[in-house]
Amino acid sequence: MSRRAFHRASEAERRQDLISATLDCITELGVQGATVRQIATRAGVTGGLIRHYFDGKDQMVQAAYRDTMMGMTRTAIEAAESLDADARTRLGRFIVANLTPPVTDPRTLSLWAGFIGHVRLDPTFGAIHRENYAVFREALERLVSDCLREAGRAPTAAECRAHSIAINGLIDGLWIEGSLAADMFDDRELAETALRAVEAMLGLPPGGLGATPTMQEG
Amino acid sequence: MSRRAFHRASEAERRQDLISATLDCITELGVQGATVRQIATRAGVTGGLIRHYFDGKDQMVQAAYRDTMMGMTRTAIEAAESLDADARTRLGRFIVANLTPPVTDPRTLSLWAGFIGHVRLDPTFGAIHRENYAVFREALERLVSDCLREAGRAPTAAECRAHSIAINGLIDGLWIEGSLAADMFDDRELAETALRAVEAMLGLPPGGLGATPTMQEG
DNA sequence: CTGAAAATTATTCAAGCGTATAATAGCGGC
DNA sequence: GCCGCTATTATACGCTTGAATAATTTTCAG
Repeated sequence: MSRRAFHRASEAERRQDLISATLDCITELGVQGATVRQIATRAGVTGGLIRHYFDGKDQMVQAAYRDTMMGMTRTAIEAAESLDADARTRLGRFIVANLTPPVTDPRTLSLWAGFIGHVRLDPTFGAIHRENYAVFREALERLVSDCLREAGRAPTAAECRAHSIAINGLIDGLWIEGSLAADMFDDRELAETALRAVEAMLGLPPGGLGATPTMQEG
Repeated sequence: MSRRAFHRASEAERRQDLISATLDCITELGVQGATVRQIATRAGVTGGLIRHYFDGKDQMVQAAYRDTMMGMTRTAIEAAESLDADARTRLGRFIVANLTPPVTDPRTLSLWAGFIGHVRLDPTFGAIHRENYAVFREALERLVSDCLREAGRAPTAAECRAHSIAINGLIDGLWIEGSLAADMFDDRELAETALRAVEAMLGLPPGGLGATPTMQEG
């Protein structure tokens, strides 16, 4: 019986493979199912290699968490980065990006939930969460501020903060429900609901943030 | 060396003790830390007893999950059950109850997150979540409907559904952020933010849902 | 072409897991 | 006050886990 043939990969490549395998395992088998052996099998390597690239399993899982959160936040922020569009369109796109796939997705939620359980226990997880939340809300607060100014208002910092906290909460909550029980809602129902709610919260005219498919615009 | 002395408890009492111990373990040690032995130690019994009251560890954890979710929902619904108060006051109390302790609390969140990771994997968890969500949103939809009618409006069923979905999302999201990073927000900031946001969403006058401590009422 | 350094595998280890089983202790009926 | 029932304990079992170590293969410099 001969030894298993193996491929020698670059460090960056291998680390990414291991992280991806970790995410796959957590998504499909839950945090409990993401064992060193499962992850290694999925990455097409043997268990020992994990310790060669990470200090241990925990550290690899942390890397996977950071990866996931950053990815979600970046997806949403990039959706709002069109330079040609006005602020209210960008805010609308930001909201929709968060409430449609791939961000709103049962697999992503499982992943996120698995991590959140660690936030209170492991300070590293807490730090990662805070960092990401800060980035997310800063982007959102900027969008809100631009949006209100564009509408001829002069919002105070406190107003912008309150609005961005509320909108962030709304997005988070709808994201969860949409991911947990996608079949309870129509395709774009959650995104539409969020857009109308945010318009009301900011005092913008209905439809101002994006298309309202059920009624003719203009 | 003699055998350990023990107390013979009633079935209901013992089951509740075991469930409580399970919740404590998940809260303090995470789902991974909630092992049969830890739970038994915390409940002051030996591991074997768990199998005497439940078919296995999984079933006990499910019971603990059901217990938690029902408890949270009941706390909020009871807060809104004053028969003498008008609908908008009751809706306000419902929202505040969800965004202040004991519902908004880091321990509760850890618990919830630990469970949510199982929803996609274990159909039993999925069923428990759906049942609870239905109860919660039914109560909320009723409050919204009453509230709008009280304000002289004639809301359609679709309007009430959309509003309750949005408000539910807002509550969920703020509940999470408040529990994850309580120190980032002032004491009643989240509840106040939610109240103002919901007023705007429903088109009610500012302050209509509850006190606004920062400005004089009336 | 050779040899050393690094990457990867294979194997082993101790600890902890959930579960099963047999012995025992408490309690209610008589 | 004893006896039978069963709640509870104690112990053991088989398996899985994360980690450690040794053996082997690849790569690359010279």
